[in-house]
Amino acid sequence: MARLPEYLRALHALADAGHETVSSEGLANSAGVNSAKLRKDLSHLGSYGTRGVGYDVGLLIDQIESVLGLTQCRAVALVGVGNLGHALAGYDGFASRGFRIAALFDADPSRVGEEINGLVVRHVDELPRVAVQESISIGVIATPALAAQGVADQLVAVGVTSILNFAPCVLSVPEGVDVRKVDLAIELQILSFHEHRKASLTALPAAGGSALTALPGGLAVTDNQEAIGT
Amino acid sequence: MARLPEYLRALHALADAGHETVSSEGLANSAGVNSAKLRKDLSHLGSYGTRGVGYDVGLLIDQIESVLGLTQCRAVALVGVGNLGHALAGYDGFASRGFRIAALFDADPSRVGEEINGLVVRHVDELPRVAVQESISIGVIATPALAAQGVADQLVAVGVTSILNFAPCVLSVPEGVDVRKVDLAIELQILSFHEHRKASLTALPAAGGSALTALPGGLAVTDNQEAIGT
DNA sequence: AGGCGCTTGTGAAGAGGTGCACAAATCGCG
DNA sequence: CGCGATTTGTGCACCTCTTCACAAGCGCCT
Ligand SMILES: NC(=O)c1ccc[n+]([C@@H]2O[C@H](COP(=O)([O-])OP(=O)(O)OC[C@H]3O[C@@H](n4cnc5c(N)ncnc54)[C@H](O)[C@@H]3O)[C@@H](O)[C@H]2O)c1
Ligand SMILES: NC(=O)c1ccc[n+]([C@@H]2O[C@H](COP(=O)([O-])OP(=O)(O)OC[C@H]3O[C@@H](n4cnc5c(N)ncnc54)[C@H](O)[C@@H]3O)[C@@H](O)[C@H]2O)c1
Repeated sequence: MARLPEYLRALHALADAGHETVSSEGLANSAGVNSAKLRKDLSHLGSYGTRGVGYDVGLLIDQIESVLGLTQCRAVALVGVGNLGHALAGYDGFASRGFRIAALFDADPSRVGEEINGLVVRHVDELPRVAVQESISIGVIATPALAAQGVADQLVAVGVTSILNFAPCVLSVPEGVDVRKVDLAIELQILSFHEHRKASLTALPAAGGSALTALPGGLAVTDNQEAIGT
Repeated sequence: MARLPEYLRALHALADAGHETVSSEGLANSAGVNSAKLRKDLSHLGSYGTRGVGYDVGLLIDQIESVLGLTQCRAVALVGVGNLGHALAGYDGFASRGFRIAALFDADPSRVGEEINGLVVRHVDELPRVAVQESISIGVIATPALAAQGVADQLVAVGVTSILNFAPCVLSVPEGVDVRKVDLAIELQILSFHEHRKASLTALPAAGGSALTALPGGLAVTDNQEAIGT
């Protein structure tokens, strides 16, 4: 389930706050989901709660981390140390969540050799050697869209089977390789859609309801992220 | 639908490549989805295709942009010009997709006044004045998690009803305000989960199937992003 | 020990997304 | 003008996810 990481973050926050146990209700609030959904999710990985009491925070953290495969720190390779790549390389929030940025790569010779956060940028040609040496398990692509497919092919060639792609394009990869994409422009456009929808809903009933600007039908609002708060 | 932006990107790419029309099959391949799904999605916003021919690329772009509310360029305010904020502020890919970063804010006095990409970083206290002046329609939060809720409250207070949150925390906002979050650690953890699952699946049938490392049940693999390519 | 309140785990119903398969519609060509 | 090739639009069945509601279980208090 894609919500497990969310639960994990909420659990860590609760653990830091000194809580020993949580009820499904409390954890659900912290994670921003329905309590029934949370219980069903957790029940899928076993019965780790105590009726009448709740869930043991520490135990649940261990269990979720175990299921997510976070028991060992995973090595991440970042390809494309540009604008965005710099920010990612300089981010220290990954280490605390079970990941270690193990290598930085770029194709631009003028960037190779640069040191960021204690890591030296290597040329992308060194990927095969370094990937084995550092036992890379996840590749992150932060290159321009045109180079992304090529980089993905290189990553796949050295045995990487999980890729996080920031370039705004679809990657074609062999079966068995997982790709997740993060496209910030898409996120903004979805927000724009909601803005537009809200504006239409509030304007039309008040005004004469001009058919020109009206949305054709209801147009289902499904963007797989719960949005309405509180 | 959350897939419309994806279609829009594919359509722009096709338009740049000189295509006048596309079949649902072709566009579906470019966007990485099923052709039936694409047709159903497009049918929700009207009949803009011609049977036997396909869709007019230009017309479809106009229609989707109209539905997404991208006919006018939307002004975006970015709060938190740190590591990540710098990368976002320096990114020129938003302008081409209908967004204009109109203002940068930070609470750190030493950052205020800094110029990035032609924009001056302002103090967050100026938000109310600038928000009205620039008619901000979307707020982006790139501050540490502890400050995120406060910034969200400030954004809501000045009338922003769409927020993109990069801080790893859940935001509580009034009804009618849309929040989308981008948490890179969660993306990595989902990939880690898939890595773990793949490792278990390939190792267990070969080895003796030690019950210790086995996943409890099947554990549905649902992460609302189609992953398997080609 | 027994009852009581609280919480988990889960069955079942409802809702919604997905993909197949096909009728309807359009264009090009003979 | 008619026919076939092609492609859209959609009814339908299937399936997953969501949510409610409640029984079962646990701890605590008397
Ligand atoms: N910067 C942002 O805030 C932002 C936001 C959304 C999306 N993106 C996307 O992220 C990607 C990177 O953005 P950016 O702003 O960092 O771009 P950038 O141009 O600053 O950096 C790209 C880097 O990739 C390197 N590169 C190019 N081809 C390469 C190759 N074949 N192998 C290895 N490295 C290669 C370049 O040398 C450069 O250093 C782009 O696809 C962009 O669309 C960025
Ligand atoms: N850098 C990354 O690659 C990355 C990746 C994933 C998530 N994030 C998240 O994005 C957020 C920002 O990350 P970062 O690396 O840029 O951190 P950062 O510390 O470099 O930048 C944070 C900025 O926010 C400013 N700030 C703090 N409180 C503020 C307030 N109340 N109002 C306005 N500005 C305020 C700070 O002055 C600072 O400039 C964090 O929540 C982080 O967890 C960052």
